[in-house]
Amino acid sequence: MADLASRISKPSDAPVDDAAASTAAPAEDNGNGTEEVIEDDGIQRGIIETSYDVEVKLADLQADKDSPLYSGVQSFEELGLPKPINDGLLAMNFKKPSKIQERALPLMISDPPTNMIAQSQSGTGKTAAFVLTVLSRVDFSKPQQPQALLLAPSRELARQIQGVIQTVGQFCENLIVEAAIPGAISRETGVRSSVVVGTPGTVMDLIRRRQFDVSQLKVLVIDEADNMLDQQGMGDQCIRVKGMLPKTIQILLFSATFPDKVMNYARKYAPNSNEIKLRHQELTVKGISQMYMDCPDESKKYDILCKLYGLMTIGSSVIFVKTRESANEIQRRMEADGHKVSALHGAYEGQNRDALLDDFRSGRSKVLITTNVLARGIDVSSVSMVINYDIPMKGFGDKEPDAETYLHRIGRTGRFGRVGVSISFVYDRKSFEALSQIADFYGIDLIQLLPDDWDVTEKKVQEVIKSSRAKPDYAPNALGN
DNA sequence: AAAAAAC
Repeated sequence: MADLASRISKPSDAPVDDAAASTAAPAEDNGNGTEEVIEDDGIQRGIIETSYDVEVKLADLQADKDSPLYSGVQSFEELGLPKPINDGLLAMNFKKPSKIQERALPLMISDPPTNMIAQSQSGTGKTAAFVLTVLSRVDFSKPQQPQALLLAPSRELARQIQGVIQTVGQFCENLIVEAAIPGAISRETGVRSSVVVGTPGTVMDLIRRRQFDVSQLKVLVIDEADNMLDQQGMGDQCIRVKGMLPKTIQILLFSATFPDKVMNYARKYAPNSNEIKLRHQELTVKGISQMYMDCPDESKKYDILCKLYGLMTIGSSVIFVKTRESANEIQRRMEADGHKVSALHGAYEGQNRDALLDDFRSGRSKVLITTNVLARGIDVSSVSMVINYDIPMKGFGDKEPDAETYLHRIGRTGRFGRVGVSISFVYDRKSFEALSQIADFYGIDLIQLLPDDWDVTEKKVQEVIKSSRAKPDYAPNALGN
């Protein structure tokens, strides 16, 4: 493997770009472009960019000021990745790195490996960023020796990431990627691949049974890291898994959301990390028109949902509900009323879940009713509408609105520069206030829809969706859908 | 009182 660090630190590979230099100048510049800060974890970092939307903190301030470690890169070529990986990017029509890729990739692929905590909006290319890093760390001459482990919070997301790695790595000879999810890895042989992407329980099970040799792992990626580390159960599993891995492993944490409380866990889990993060106000994706439907009472929600069916099927749509039971119930009623809908949640068997999502990806099914299992990460570019049939709430008792889950749910549309609509159903004071708190948290206004003004509703929704011509100017959908 | 995640 070529020495990536020496490549990216060559000034000749890093042409100084005036535009990049000007955005890199922080508002509170101390004169040399950096600002000394001490975080509550006691680690000194330098803020190298505090433009309005992105903040980068380096764990190590020793890097050359002209290095792309500071300024980011403007092209994939500057990263000096091996040819098969660049060929994979070309074949997928990845022309220009997205914002998060520009800034995070040089920091992640440089040597010595440094941990990373990265936050970027949904649909802005986080997956490709960590997939490229993973591929850059793998020695393809040892195809059955596990070298990279990626963890995700659901079976569906693990499979999706596996697909992206296989697609980006299609020209990497002898690349084998396995999904460590229930039912996927043979009990006889155990893990026989260089890259493993899975869910925490199965991964831990395989390690305990000694069917997964973790001794040569070089990089650990945790996608949806705030969810993974925060969740009772999954947080414990992630900590235990890390405890069984080599101590020098590079740890990369990714998510669109990192609540302050979880950020402290994250810094302990991935010590001395470089950090890239966005401000609250910059988290929401501009292309998503966020609306809410003012339902007169709870029982009318179902009728209004059915009226929306015609708008849902202009593209594809995801309907989020709170429980598996209500997903089943709404599916049953809608089918009885002549609508074609499918439902996916954790009560279904694994193979069934795979088939349901494959049908949705391919457009064979266009309306999917689901729980929070699909709230995060799932990338289906045809999704033009997301409906929050139930407003997401945190914990038991529905006491607190779940702003993070809201953001992840609506992020199933409007991916990679496309546009989309989200419609959240409110029907009483409590649901209205929950949604208002979420809107306040992100500093946004929601567009009101009234069930009686149906012409207006149709017009507002169609206006957005009809302009939804897929015209991303960077990092198109990695699965090609 | 929920969802998810292992056998």
